[in-house]
Amino acid sequence: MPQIKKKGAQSDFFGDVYEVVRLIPKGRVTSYGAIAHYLGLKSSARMVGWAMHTCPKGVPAHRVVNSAGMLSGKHAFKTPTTMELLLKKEGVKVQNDKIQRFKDIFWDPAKELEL
DNA sequence: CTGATGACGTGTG
DNA sequence: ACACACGCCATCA
Repeated sequence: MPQIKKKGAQSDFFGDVYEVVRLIPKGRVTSYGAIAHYLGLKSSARMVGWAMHTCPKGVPAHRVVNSAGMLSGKHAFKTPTTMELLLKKEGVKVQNDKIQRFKDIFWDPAKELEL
């Protein structure tokens, strides 16, 4: 098949990811798997991470972490501390590159948006 | 067009 | 409980 991909035509999946991430309330966080599952790609959490890597401005990617609540993508920011700093600024307790009380501030799109 | 890579998640040993 | 391997889909070289 002739890879008929339009230049810069990111799949709607990406746009959807950005939309969900943008809807994350301040002081809350979610995981790649949750977003992937919400979009139907339950097993493709990797793609979510990739979407974050290519995240356009306006997308609080710092509110998205892995299932362990660890700031795995902090290296994608200008400085490795930007992500942690932003989270702390929003009231999220972060220590050792890990979100404290992660389970408590976890924001599940499939649940919150469905409500 | 093929191959390799990547902000992850889940299952098995 | 910890360590390793596979799956998943899109982008880059």
